[in-house]
Amino acid sequence: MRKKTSLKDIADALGVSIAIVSYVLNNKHEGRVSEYKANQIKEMAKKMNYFPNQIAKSLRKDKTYTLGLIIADISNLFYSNIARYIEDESKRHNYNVIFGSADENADKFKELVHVMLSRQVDGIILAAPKGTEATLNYLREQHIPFVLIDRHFPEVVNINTIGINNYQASYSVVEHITENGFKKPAMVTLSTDLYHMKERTLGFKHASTELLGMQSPEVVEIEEDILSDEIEGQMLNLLKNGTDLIYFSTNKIAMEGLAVLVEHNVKVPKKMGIVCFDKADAYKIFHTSITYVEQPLRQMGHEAVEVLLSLINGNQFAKSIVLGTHIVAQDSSKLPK
Amino acid sequence: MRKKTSLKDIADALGVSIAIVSYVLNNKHEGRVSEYKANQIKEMAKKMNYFPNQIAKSLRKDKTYTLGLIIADISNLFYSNIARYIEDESKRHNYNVIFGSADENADKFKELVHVMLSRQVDGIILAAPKGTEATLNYLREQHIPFVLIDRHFPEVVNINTIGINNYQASYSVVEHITENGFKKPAMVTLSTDLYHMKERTLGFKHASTELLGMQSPEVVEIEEDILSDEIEGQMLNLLKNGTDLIYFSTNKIAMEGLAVLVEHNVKVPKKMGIVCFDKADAYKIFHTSITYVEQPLRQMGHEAVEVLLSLINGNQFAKSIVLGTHIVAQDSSKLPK
DNA sequence: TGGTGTTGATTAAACGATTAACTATATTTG
DNA sequence: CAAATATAGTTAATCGTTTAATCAACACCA
Repeated sequence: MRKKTSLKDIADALGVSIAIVSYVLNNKHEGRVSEYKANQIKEMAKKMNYFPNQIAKSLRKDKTYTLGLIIADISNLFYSNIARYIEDESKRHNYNVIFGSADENADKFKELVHVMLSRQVDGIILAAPKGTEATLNYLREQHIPFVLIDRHFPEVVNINTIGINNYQASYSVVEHITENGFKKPAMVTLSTDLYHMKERTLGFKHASTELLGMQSPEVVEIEEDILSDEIEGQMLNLLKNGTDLIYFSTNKIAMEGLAVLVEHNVKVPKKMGIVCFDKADAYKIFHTSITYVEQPLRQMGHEAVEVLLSLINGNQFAKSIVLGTHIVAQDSSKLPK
Repeated sequence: MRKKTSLKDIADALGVSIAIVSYVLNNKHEGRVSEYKANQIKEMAKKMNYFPNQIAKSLRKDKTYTLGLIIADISNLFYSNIARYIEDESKRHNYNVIFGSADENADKFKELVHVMLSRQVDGIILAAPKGTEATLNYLREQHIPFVLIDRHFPEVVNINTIGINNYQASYSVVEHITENGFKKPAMVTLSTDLYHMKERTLGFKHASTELLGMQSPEVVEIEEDILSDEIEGQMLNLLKNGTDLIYFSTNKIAMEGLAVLVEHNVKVPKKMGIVCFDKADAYKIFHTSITYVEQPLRQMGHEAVEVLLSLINGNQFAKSIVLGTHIVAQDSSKLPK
């Protein structure tokens, strides 16, 4: 790689000191440098194709204008979308993003955090896998600005979070399907300790009891790593036991579940109603339009960046933002009269 | 943010010079530092929670161990997947990736290139939108190591590229569908000047003429930004004019097209056969399993990183790698006998 | 005794940019 | 006319690391 032009190169070419070159190129030369010299310098900079070395700048200013983003799983549509919004929003504030996917692995997560820290990111946005409480506490003790998205860790106190009201979201789903005449819904979800997922499940359970009088609401929990093996059997069970609507708790699980319905030629919503968590472009190639819970992704990305920047700029107060969701009602939860 | 531990802090705490701390922590202390001191230093480093400032390191070594990745459009599944493989592969070599999406916009692309350069990335992997030849030439003139993926620019000479044989891929599609008894295929694609897409179309045209004797092979080109408005009308045309199979040239266009088929309740493959370019998880919720052209994504990511690292390490010779694709044959291109 | 090696350290320059503090003229002002 | 004030610049320290060069103390040997 050819050596890049530095301030020194420009200064030497013009026979001036490095300092005024810096002043001029940063537009801090009012009353310091003559217009004539200033123009000379600007022209020479252009001619020599100068652009500043951010690395040197960062070292000097102790600020990299870079945010770290660690997401739990990049292959998950929800995260890749939110990543995009975070990147956009950061760019609006002249920050760059370096990102990594922890693949739901606490060790990988910890390693990524250290990579980001050694790169001196100004702050970190993270969706943390389970088992990462210690790392989060570490970040907090070190006073590293960070904000959690999507997932919430009640054990780690006094931190900044952006999330949705998972309990309420599920509760609303049951309200919606109740209004549409379904009597025996089941929820298919992942077996996990993550707080936000437990809330999602709890909302469903309580609502099923309170609104539909179900003594033991039907919740099927599947281990994530055996999802595609397990789900078919579980779905067939539900088809047999009189369940009239399935509520899939994530995008990924929805895709697998819908695939089973297609394979077994189950008519939606006649034979089985469907509600999914999260929007997906792909729903439109399913034979029935799909009712789903929509999260305010753009807003989440926006808030995450806002909160993080306020921390970076010295704000001391922890902030938790809980956003609402809404149900996009389509045919898959409309019982034919 | 609390001030981080530096080499100086450790040196001061132990009353030694910065230099030996550096030597010890980089394991370059054979024959320079006593074992006793070395251990002291290591322990103190751990105790003080030291980890190196990569920014300072980069400045000194003129090497950031960071690669830039600019993709044409992150919302495209193809690119987000390949981004993932590139990130994995880079990490294996202890490189980090900073990435950006140019959203098919040449100006944004140029800006991203400059962001990456000012961050002193060691090299760049890019999928370039059209109209970026000047920027690519600039990179070449500046001897910045870079490699192009997916897209190829014949006008820009002597550069490194990783791609697939698009002509051949489409030709094989026609072979496949011919063997399966289809007589009148149509290709639905984007109207674009991008070389690789034109090749993709050309392969289809030539094969249609040579294998099926079509005088004017049916190719429907749609402007990208009006895709979802246009496609329905175009598809209805094809349904009327005797077309028996549609070949969608990209993932995105396939999704839109399949949605139209669902909406109009068109049976696949009985009423219309389907072949898509690129794999998608979502195909499995379509009512018929979908035949698609699979690109070797992982290998592309792997090769891109390999080639880029060899350039970074001083290799001077341009290298173009053309990989093969293969057809995953499913029901959507199987004419019922 | 003086030269040579070995061991275990230190010193200081360098990477590229920023910026407070200083200097040297020129111009204004009371 | 001396003092104050602009104007137009330079110097040098600094950020955290790396690393070549140097140095001091001591052992060994002829």
